[in-house]
Formats: sequence, C-alpha cells, structure tokens
Amino acid sequence: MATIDDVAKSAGVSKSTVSNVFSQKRPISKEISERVLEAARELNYKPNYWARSLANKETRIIGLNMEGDKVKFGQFRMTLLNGVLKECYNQGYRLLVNTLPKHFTNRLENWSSDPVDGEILLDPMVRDPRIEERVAGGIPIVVIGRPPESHESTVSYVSSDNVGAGRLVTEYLIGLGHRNILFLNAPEYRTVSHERFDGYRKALEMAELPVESSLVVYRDKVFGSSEEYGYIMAKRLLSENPSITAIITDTDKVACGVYQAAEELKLVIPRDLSVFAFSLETSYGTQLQPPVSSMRLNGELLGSEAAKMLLNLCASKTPIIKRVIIPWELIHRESCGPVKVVQ
Amino acid sequence: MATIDDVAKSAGVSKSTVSNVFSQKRPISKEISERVLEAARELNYKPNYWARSLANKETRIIGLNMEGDKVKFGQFRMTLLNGVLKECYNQGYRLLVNTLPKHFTNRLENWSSDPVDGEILLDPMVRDPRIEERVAGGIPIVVIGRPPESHESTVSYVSSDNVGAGRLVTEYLIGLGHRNILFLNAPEYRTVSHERFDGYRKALEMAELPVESSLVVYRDKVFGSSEEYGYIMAKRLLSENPSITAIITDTDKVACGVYQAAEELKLVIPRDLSVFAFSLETSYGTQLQPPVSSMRLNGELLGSEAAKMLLNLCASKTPIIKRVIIPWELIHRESCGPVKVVQ
DNA sequence: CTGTTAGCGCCTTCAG
DNA sequence: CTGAAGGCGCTAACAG
Repeated sequence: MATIDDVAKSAGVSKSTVSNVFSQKRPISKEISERVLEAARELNYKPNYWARSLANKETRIIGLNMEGDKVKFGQFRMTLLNGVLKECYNQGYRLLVNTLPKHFTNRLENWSSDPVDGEILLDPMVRDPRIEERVAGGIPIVVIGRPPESHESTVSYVSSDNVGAGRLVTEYLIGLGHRNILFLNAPEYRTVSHERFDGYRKALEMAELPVESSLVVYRDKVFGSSEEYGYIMAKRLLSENPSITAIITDTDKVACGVYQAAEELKLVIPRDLSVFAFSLETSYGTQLQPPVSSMRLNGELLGSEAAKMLLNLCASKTPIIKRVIIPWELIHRESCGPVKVVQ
Repeated sequence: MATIDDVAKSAGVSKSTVSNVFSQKRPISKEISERVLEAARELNYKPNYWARSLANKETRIIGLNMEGDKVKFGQFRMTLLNGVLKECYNQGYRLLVNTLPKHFTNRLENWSSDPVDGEILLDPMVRDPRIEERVAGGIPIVVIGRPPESHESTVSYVSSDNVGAGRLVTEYLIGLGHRNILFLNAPEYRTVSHERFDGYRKALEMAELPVESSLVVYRDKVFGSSEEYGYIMAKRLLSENPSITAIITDTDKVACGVYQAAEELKLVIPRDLSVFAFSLETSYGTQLQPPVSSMRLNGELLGSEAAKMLLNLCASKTPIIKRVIIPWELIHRESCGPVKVVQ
C-alpha cells in the first residue's frame, strides 16, 4: 500500500502538500493539486485511516454496546439499530458493533481503549460498570433506557416511559377485572425491570389492591431461553395459584412459553387467562394464537435520537446532559379479555 | 488521557517494558509487571487502539458493507448479522457497519482506506466496483451471494443456491398447473436476480413452456418501496394479461403489494392467484392473509460462514478462494394452490 | 529480562 | 501558496 511519502515523491512535492490536497485544510494550487491526485491514482494511494485517526484524535466511528455476552439482535433491537444507522448515515459516521466477550477483554493483551469517538449503551443495568468506565475515561456516551440512579443526572439518555407503560398495562388489566396479575419481568439487574415494576405497583396501589411479591418474578440466569422462562414460571405459578387470571411478560418470546403452559393446563387465552407482552422480539407476537397484545416502542426513533444526541456530544465538547422520552402505544390484539365470571 | 510514556515514567521503566507488560509479547518479571500495572491503574491508562493498530497493521475489526445508500436491516439481514456477530464474538473481532453515503465518501476530504482488516460484502451486483476496489487494495473480502462472473473464481463467497431455488419454486408452480407465471424479480443490477431467473427459465424449459419476456420484471428505481413495486406491477400486468395465475416475488414486502392489487382486482389468493415470495423481510410474510409461501434461507449460517471465511483469510495471508453454498428450504404456507379449472 | 532507537502514516506547527 | 521538522501513541529491532 502506497503511503503519503510515495505520493509526495512521485508528484515532486512535500508530504504536507499531499496531506493538504486530501484534507483540504488549506488551499493548494490547482496545478499541484492535480499533479498530486494523478500520482495518487497511479499508486493507488488512499490516506490511511488509523494514522489519520491517531493524528486527528477522532475516528468518526461510534460504538453500539450491548450488555452481556449474547450480542444478538431481535426485532426491537433491529429497529433501534436502523434508527442509529440512519443518523450515522446522515452525518457521515460509521457504526461499530461491540461484540467482544468478557473472557476476551479481560485478558491483559486485549485491554485497550475503544476505537470510537463515543458510544451508545443498550440495556442499562442497576450497577453498570460500562457507564463508570466511560465516564472515567471521558468518552461521550448516550444510554438507551434509564441509567442507574447513580448516573441518572450525569448521563444523557433516551428512553421510553417504562414506568408509565407498566402502569397503563396494569390499569388496563385491572379494568378488565383482573385482580391477581402475574408479572414475568426482565432480569432484576436491568433498570427497565424496576421501572416497569414501579408502574405495576402504582397501578395496584391506585386501585387499592395488594402487591403480592409472589406475583412478581424476575428472570433468572438459570433459564436457557425466554420461552423456557415463560413456560416454566407460568406452569409452576399457575398451578400453585389458580387465582392468577392475567400475566404480563417482558417479551413475546416469554409470552410464547406462557401460551404453551396455558395450553397444557387447559387454560384458554383470553377466556381463562389474559397475556400481555411489553416488547415484540420476533414474529411470534403476531403469529401466536391469539396474537398477543403489546407495546409498540418505536425503536427507530429511540435509535436515531440516541445517535443524534451522541453525535452532538462528540462535536460540541461541552457535554450537555439531555433526556429524551419517546412515546409508546398500547396495541390491543386478542390476548387480553375480561376476567372470567365465577359462577 | 495518560499515554504509555506517562506510565513508563511513573513506574520508572522504559516504554517498551510497559508495552510488553500489556501486549505480553515478551516476558516481564513479576515485580516490574506489577509496578507497571499499578502505575497504569493510578493514571487510568489504556493502550490507545489507533496507535496500536497503526503500529501493528491490524485492527481486529471487520466490516459489513451493504450495497446502496439504504443501509437498513430487515428480517433476513438481521439473521445474517447475527451470524456474523456470533463469529466475531468467538474470535474476538469487532464489527463495523459501513454506512457512509456516496455523497460523503465521494468528497475528497473523506476519501481514505477503510478502518478494517477485511470486509463482508452484501448484495453483490453484476458490476460491482466495491469488489474491484478491494481486490486492487488487497483487502480480504468475502461476498454473501454470487459475485459477478468477472470475479466468481477470484473471490470467496457464501451463497444460497439461488438458481436451484428459482427452479424449484417454478417447478412447484408448474406442478400446480400454472402456465403463466409472473416473476417480480429483484433489480437487474443485482446478481441474485439473474440466478433466480436462470432457475425460472430452466424450469420452464424443462416443462417445454415458453419464457415470456413480458412475464419477467426487474425492480426499477422508480418505485419508492417494495410494496409499491408489487402493487403497481401486479395491478398493471394482471389487468393486461388475465391469464397470469401465479406470481413469484422477491420479498414478502413485494408480495404485500401484490396482495393488495389482487384484492382490488377481486382475485382471491390462492384460488385465483398463487403468490410466492423468496425471502421474508418483515413479519408481513406470516401476517398476510393467507400467509405467503416462501424460502427459508438460513441467514444466520450464511453470516457465520462468511465471517469464518473472512477471519481465516485475514489470519492466513495465503488467500484461499472458497465457495460455500448454504441450503434453503421451501416453506409451504397457504398462498399457492392449484390453478383454477376453467369451466 | 530490560532499555534505546527507529519507525508506523499522517497532521501540524512554523518558516519561507 | 509550499516545505521542513516534529509529534500523535505504540511496537519492533537491536543492544545489553
């Protein structure tokens, strides 16, 4: 690969002239400029990205950091990704998907700074070392979802109103006459599960209903898949506690497990059991019989807003903490109905 | 941000010692090593990724390059992405999604090498400058899909058997009695549309049926969306030529437009019209009434195989051209049926 | 096992 | 408008 020196020599000019022909940072006479370009073309020269980044101290790359080792996109993350990409596209940035497993980054020889100007963090956790590291290193970040309380006022983020969502759903089910609503929540270490629980709790309190701790379950690591989580917990809890008439799940995959459990227990949805899923990760949501009611989260907007904020942060260097809440919408399908009247 | 020099000074050793403590490229005594690590921790030092890349001539980043300016993931691309990510994860590589619009890269000041060790190219075109550039620059690439003929034997690729798929689908429809099968193909500049057409043609020839050029349409740029393409072309051609009893489409989005046209023309699917879609990009495929028959393409395997090949290429430096064909599966749903018997 | 000296390829002063 | 010299932060080759 030809370097700037080769081109300079070949065109009979100095390195800095070549550099400026490309960077356009200072005017170069048309003749010389063309001579340089011609030489570059012949040598198949392109400025080296890393060398340029090193000197410029900027990469024009932003990172997308997904929590955990499972780096896998579902429906929701995909729309989110599309939003981020759209904004990258608009502003001439590239996107780096961070996929390094911990057992890799933990090794000393792989320990290094990240090759990005800033990062978008997904799925914030109640204790999130990712945030602390980046704050310490002065790397601009934007979180998608609510950051842990310790950083809520120091970190920019874009999120849905998860408390409101949890509350609305619960109120909706209460309105249908449900009194024992099982909540198959996301893992406890994620902030979102607490937000949704807060909403759930508020709705129950407003309705003067008790909050049974046995009805609130957080996903545990023991479950190999979301379906398994939904299936096992639904089967167990519905058997133990037949008064449960509605289940709120984290995703449609969990709901899928719930459906299976319901079928085995001869419970008909929505006649005997109402089911609601917060987010749709697959096409299960609409394929299930009956299709499961859910939230529409507008991932694309979450993504593009996050990217916009991050790129502003990268550019301005006067870090302005912002918070953006993206509205959701409750989608009524056919999985929730009035509670069965006991005869 | 602290540099290697700061750490060296603070620990009272030389730069190269610090370097080697981190890179582990040569043994450093335990005492010194710990002293260095201690100093690094205090200064919050991390090796600079770009500087390291520059010296090492490797980034441990691979690129995912999508043709065109539309950088957007649908269902199929997402599974493909997941496959790529899985392999990146296994081998400690990061993934860079290339999203730079042409009007950006065309500007001289943005012209530069790509910050990756190698690249996966999606949606190869009949004339594909991306391939030529990278071959000229000596950047390892793997194409997903069949490369243009000019490079078929010089470039590694992983693909589905699109000719076979086109053929099988067409034979299937012929077997159902269809004789006038409209093919709403992908854009002509993409190699995949030619492969599928080849299969379509072969099937017709085997059945000794004529290949009507008016029944083979390539998507044109004038269409703003896939749905529009399907809708407009189906409406026009079904009106002009009522003998058409089956339509093969590129994706479920195109099929969605076809469904709408059929409805307006009072054609019932599959009674009056059979519809088949090659790939499923959205949840339309299964949500449409009736659900549309399609190919299951195994995007995850395509992606992971491509990544595996690329990482091999990056490592070995003795470029071995490989070709991998990933099998597909025909999924029968309810959109194809026997041709209506004329009474 | 550790230190010294050159680069990697580009950009950025500062002279001219 | 152009050239020369030095630096970005790290690694590599060669001494010791």
